[in-house]
Amino acid sequence: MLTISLIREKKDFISERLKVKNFDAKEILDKIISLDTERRDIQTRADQMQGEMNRISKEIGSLMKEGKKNEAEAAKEKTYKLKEEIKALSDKLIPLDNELKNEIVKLPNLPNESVAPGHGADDNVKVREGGKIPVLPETALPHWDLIKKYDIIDFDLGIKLTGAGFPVYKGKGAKLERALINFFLDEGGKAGYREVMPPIMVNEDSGFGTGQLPDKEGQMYHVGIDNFYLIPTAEVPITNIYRDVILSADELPIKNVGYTPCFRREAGSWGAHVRGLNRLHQFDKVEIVQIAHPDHSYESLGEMVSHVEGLIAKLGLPYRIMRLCGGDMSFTSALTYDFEVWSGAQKRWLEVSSTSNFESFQSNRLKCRYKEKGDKQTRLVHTLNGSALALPRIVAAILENNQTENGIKVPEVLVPYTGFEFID
RNA sequence: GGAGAGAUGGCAGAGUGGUCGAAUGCGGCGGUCUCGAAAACCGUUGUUCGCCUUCCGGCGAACCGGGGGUUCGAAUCCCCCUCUCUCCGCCA
Repeated sequence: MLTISLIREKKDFISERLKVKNFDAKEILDKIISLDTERRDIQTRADQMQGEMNRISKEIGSLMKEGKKNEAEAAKEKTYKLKEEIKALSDKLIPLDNELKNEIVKLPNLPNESVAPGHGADDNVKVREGGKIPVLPETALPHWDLIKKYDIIDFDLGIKLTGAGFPVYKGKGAKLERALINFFLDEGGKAGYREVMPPIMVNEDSGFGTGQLPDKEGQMYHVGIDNFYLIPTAEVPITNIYRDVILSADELPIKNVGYTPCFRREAGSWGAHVRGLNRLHQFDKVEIVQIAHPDHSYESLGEMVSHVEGLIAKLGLPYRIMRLCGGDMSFTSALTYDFEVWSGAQKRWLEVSSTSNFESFQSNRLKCRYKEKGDKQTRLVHTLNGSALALPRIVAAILENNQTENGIKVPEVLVPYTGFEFID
């Protein structure tokens, strides 16, 4: 969420920037300004009266002590009317505050200057590509056939146990999954990230902190009896570690990496293009999260992009990096790079990572701030995260691109983790 | 799941109706001393909102788990909720 001070000071600038995200903010901004003005006016008056009230109360205290009962009673008389007036004002203040907050959370994050305008995936800008697109024989199979052929991932069994979109990984399929997780975590460690293993259910406060709540509750599985949410991404628990925390500037950047299963209801988003591993209700992902100094958060973003790129390159997958246009970017992001790998038999690009700088949009919700050494003032940190990486589509691409007559060739970097070179 | 105890500043821990944003200790920061360090000593030490201020800052309000109530006045009294700990039960 944007800060109220920015809205007050740079209303027109915000309005202009949000056009890049195709968002017309004018009406909301005007409403916010007027609510904020009213709120401040009321608070100023209420504070003054409360101050007067406190002064009189203290006076009564000392009068009582001195035994001047009559004077104390007289002073009490004065408070009755004041008390009523304060109550009237503070009764207005609470709904006003809520209304103000409700309006502010409607505003998306401002896109970074480098974000191009645009409406959808076609307007994204390709910043880099790498690897070689494999030429597969006509007989090449899509991954949903390969997993059956080698009996490594079982969707039907998942349906029996849970439902659609909850696959069972078996034998070398399970080992490949585990190998990828370990590989990604180890690479994260080498890049200076601390490994963490967070809970995969979170409470409401955490859901709000990273922006899943209040709007996207339909996308999360909810455990009603305890009011917990199954995480849609490790971003939620890992970023919320720093909720309500004041850091010192010299601790930044903080880098965490974690593996978790991720759960997404994906309500209403099923169709032909999401066959097999392309979209699941439960999947594995390794996530990198950075808490950065505002002056250096784009250096962090650059570093994260290189890290993710390195992972894909080491796996030998053809990829491209897209800088998302305003219209394709998420509500909360200031700048996002999507990583896509080429899936040889499906003959299409699959998104495997989304790496973003949220600047202070999340930290304002999280109340994650930092202080410069010797400085009294707190400032909001910048938060960033990226998938490094999401597994199912990586698996799909490996299976499809690496299929040979002898089976599926495991990428070399993974062999020490899998213990086998071919899935056959 | 049953019974009991508790939740106070970065941490530990006082405080049971008035001058308490809160003793004291530890930690942190600054200083004295020292070649330097340690020790000792001195000083300082939270957050949020509002108003004023060119900076430094000043003033006011709120915050003692969360919400509500009683009162001129609440960390302190009352109600509700959440969480934690101990014992028992169950259990990887």
